[in-house]
Amino acid sequence: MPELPEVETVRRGLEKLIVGSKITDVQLPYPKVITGDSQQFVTGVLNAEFEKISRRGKYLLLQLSNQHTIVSHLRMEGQYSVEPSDTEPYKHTEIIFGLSDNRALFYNDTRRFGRMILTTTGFEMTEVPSLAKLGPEPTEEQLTLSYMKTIFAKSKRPVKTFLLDQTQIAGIGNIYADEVLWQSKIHPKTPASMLSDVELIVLRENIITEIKRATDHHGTTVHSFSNVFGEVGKFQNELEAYGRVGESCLRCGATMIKIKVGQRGTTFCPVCQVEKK
DNA sequence: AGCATTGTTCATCA
DNA sequence: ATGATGAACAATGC
Repeated sequence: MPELPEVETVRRGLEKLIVGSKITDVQLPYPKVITGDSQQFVTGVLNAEFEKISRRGKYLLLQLSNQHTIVSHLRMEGQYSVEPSDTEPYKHTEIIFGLSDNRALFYNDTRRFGRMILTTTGFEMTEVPSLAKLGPEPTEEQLTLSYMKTIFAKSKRPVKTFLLDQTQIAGIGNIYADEVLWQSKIHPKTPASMLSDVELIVLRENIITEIKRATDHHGTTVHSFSNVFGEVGKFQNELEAYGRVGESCLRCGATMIKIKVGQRGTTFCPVCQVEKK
């Protein structure tokens, strides 16, 4: 499940492997992966070079040399791989960019939920509204304590739901939401506005360090995530809450339980993470 | 075979 | 107008 650390891992791989390569051919076995006119997409990227790979939240931005930028969202299981040009597409390969150097960039997606859209460079925000609405990146510099205080004070939604809202903070998904709440000893259903200043300080610190640690470990591989090199992440070995339902809490030994919060599976420790009412 | 899975968007309601 | 909530959606595996 690519959240920020996984998407950043993919970004670094793409940066290393395809910047400077020219797109000489495009195959589209699954045209629905393209939002908008898929024919325009093909003509728009053909003969351009990959110039710069960046990321905002969970979105990848593949900037080309011709004033176009591909905005790519991996959703649940989207994945890129670089292959020799004669490699046969896989069962779930949705787009193949043939490159001038006898390689090909594959986009594979078993769930077929991921999407790509071609935008004009510099107008990505206008053309992809959800990009424009993203909250700050979860970093020391961008996610300030005063911002945290402001947004949390305004919402009565469960803190878990709030953390998943990309318009508040960009990049957190189900795995890291469960992790940082466990680390912060906060019950996932606590209304955002009920968190104390101290809790917000702790939560902020945990968000920032957890995202950084997971990125350093090349992300978490739960079902299928792998980077451009086909390597899985290493952070699944570090998880303290997500997926540990029925196991004992690493802090107090109580049995971890799983509930639904805002329709999302949520694992936490009922002893350490006490509900405030 | 129905349920779980996820992030985003949209409709609805207070 | 605003915020909150729930459902829908994409498709697959178990």
